[in-house]
This record gives sequence, C-alpha cells and structure tokens, in this order.
Amino acid sequence: MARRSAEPVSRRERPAKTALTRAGIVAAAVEILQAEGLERVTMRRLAEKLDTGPASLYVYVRNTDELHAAILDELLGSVDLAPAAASGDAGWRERLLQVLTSYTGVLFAHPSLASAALVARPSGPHYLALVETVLELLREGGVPDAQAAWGLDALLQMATATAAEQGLRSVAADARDEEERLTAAIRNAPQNRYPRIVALGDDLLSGTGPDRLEWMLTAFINGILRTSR
Amino acid sequence: MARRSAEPVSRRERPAKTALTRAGIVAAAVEILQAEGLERVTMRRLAEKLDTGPASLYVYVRNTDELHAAILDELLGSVDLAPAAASGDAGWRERLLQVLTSYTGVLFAHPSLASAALVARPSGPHYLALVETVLELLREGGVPDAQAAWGLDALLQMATATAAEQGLRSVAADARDEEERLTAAIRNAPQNRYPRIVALGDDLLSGTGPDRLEWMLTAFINGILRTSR
DNA sequence: ACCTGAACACCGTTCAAGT
DNA sequence: ACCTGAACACCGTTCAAGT
Repeated sequence: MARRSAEPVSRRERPAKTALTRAGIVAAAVEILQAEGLERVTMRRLAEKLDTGPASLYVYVRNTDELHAAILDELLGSVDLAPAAASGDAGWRERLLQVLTSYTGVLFAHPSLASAALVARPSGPHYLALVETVLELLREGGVPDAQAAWGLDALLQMATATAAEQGLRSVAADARDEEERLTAAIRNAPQNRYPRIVALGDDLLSGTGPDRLEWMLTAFINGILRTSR
Repeated sequence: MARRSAEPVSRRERPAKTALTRAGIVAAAVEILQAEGLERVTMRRLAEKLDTGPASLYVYVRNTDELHAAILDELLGSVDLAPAAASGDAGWRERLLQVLTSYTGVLFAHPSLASAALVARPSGPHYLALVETVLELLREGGVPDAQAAWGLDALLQMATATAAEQGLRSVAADARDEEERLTAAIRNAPQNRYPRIVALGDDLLSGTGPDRLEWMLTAFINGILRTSR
C-alpha cells in the first residue's frame, strides 16, 4: 500500500499535536504514570507520547527529578483538605489524622512516586496548601510555632515513607523478596545474640498498614506537643 | 609497540583476578561507592572493576537493589553501638540518641545510600545488631513491647530520611535547585492564602542538621512512651 | 555450578543547527 | 525563543554457549 503523503495518516494515528506547554507536559506525564507507573515516566517515553524528541522537553523541564516533583504536586491536588475546616465535628487531632491519611492515600495509589517524594520534595501550590492546612491544625491544637515548624516536616516525612514502603511491598516483586529476607532474618535470629528481636518477633513487622501509620502519627503528635526546642 | 601475548601486560595492568565471591563483590562495590558515589555502583561498572562481564555478577546478586542493600549492611558495621552498653554514664534516652546519631552519621557520609535505604531496607547482621540495640534501650526505658516494636521502625525511618534529605542538599546540584525553589515558594507565599506559612517563615527550613534530628527523635521517643496501641 | 560474550531494550542529557 | 535530529555516554538483565 503506497501512500502519497504521510500527513493524513499521521493525523489519524495520533491526536492532533498541540503546542508544548509545561502544563501539557506534566499532564501527559501523569497519564503515563497512571497507566504504566513512574518507571516508565522517562524523558524519552514522554517525548514519544507528545510526538516530539526528548530534547524538546528540556525547554520546560530542567531534568527528570524536577519532572517527578511536578507530577507529585499535580497529584497532591486530590488530597482532601476539607476535614481541616470542619471544626466542631471532631477534635483537631482527629482532623489532622484525616488530612494526613488522605495524603498517604494519594501516595499509596502511586507507590513509586512516594519513593521519589522522599528524595525530591515538591514546592508547588498543592504542596503549599497541604503544608498550610497541617500548620493551621497544629496551631488550633495549641502547638507552639517553633515545634510546629519542625514537626510538620517530620509528619509529612513519616506519612511519605510509610506509603513508599507499603506501596512497594504490594507492587514490586523485588520488594517482596526483600521483605521475605527480612522476615526470615527476624524469625531465624539466634536468641542469645538478638534476645529483644526474638522477644518481639513478628510484632516488629505486624500491622504495616493504616493502623501502624495512625499510631505513629498519633505518637509523634503527642511528642510534638510535649517537646520544646 | 607490538606484544606477543596480552597476558603479562594484563597481569601488570590490573590486580590479580581473584575468584568471584559475594563478599568480594560487595567489597568492590563499597570501594566504588566511596570513590565515585552510589550512582556509579552499577552492575557494569562493578563488573569492569572485577575484570569480568556484568552477567557474571548475577550468580551472586539477584539484582541492583539487592546489591545496594548488601552495601548498606556492610557500612552499618561501622555504627557505634558501644554507648548502649555503657549504662550508668548516661540515661537511656541520651544513649539511644547517641546510637541513632552514629547511624545517621554513617548515612550522612553516603547520602545517596540513605535514599536507597528508604526504599530497600537491609536485613543483614549489622542491621539486626542495630535493631537489637535500639530495642534493648527502649526496654531499659520502660517502653512497652508493643510500642517499641512499632516505634523502632519509625525511629530508624526518621533518621534515614533526614540523612537522605540533608545529604542530598550538600551534594547534588539538582537538590540545591529544588531547595531554592522551595525556599522561594515559602518566602513568596501570599499572606492571605498561606497565613501560617508566612507566620512561621524561614523557621520551616531552619536547622536542618543534627539539632533538628535530635529534636525530632526526642519528640518521637516522648510520644512512644505515652501512646499505647 | 559457575562464568561469559553478545545481544536486547532501553536510559538522560547536550549541542549544533534550524525555524 | 522554541524546537529538533543526532549523537554521546551510558544503563539492567537475559540467554545460549562454554568450562
């Protein structure tokens, strides 16, 4: 089948090629993330989706890490900040936990992104809105400013790290391997050398889901309240 | 310059090629880490150093992540666990902080490894020894077993995440960029939308070093003590 | 069982040249 | 200013074939 010109075919084969914009690039990146995971959100794959060469993306995005941070901020738009405002319905602690749980949930849906978030913190508007909300709840709870400033970071860090760990566990086969190695190591630990590990046993690895995170966050909030700088 | 045979030259050019072992592979990997950073600890670079092809390594190491975990456990051998045993000299809290600070110090020296540790937890003997020590100190402090089991993980996580963040800041130019973006975002946050962020200002990013970590750990230890499961 | 060469299927980033 | 083709300098992992 000969064709006289490639144009009409290429018009049919792919969506109309729109001008590149940062927003469009990030949106395409999110689509790839949803469909194929963060490992596939590469400059080359993204360029292919946008029907251009990878070099073109560097006009809008400094490098791959910045791209990942932009994707994360985009997704943080779906964190539910509403509980924070609903005062009266529940205490500030409970509402703070709700917000942080919503944040974790978003990361849970994209485990690989949670890992990236540990390294590359975002700085976009959605991230700032989350920070503002958490700070406001801490203020409502009477946490002194200095303690809130340092506590905020740790709270988000804990939530992010938990999502990364838990998420990987359920997805990557390699992470499963690693977990099994750790479980085996703990089960087989000789009692004379590791008495406390043996004493606590499986509880060290128990409840790795939301229960554990909620306890961790609660414990840390209690600590923030009582620990001055 | 012609040579009749490559053998004598190759004997001079590189160290005598010893048989591959897992220990030898990990040792070579640590050398590359020290000299060139974790980014350069690739299967190919490692094979080159060991004078073989990358495929040969897969007999001893399942994949790159497992290699990274093995390197980390190796380095954890230099964590100073001695303070834990020196009871009487200082309270258990202080000694726990000393151990965790030593752990952070090791990771600080290899920031990229700290990031890897957040994703790929090790399960080797040195890691188990660290876990055992922390658990024993928590027991000494009267922390109930259930709380120690879940608290342990969070303590190590906080120390690891802090090292990863702080370490990257001092090394990677990209991370510097990111920090600057975040600093700028916080400084330029409009007061009407983000009043708490503006109120706390630079304190949100202050003291990102050992002081901050010590406060975080102390706060969390206080929380562990008071928060039952 | 261990080791290897060669291949497969990818990467990020830069740069000179075009529009 | 924006966009591109082409190149540079790499990756992890597998597999058939050797010892």
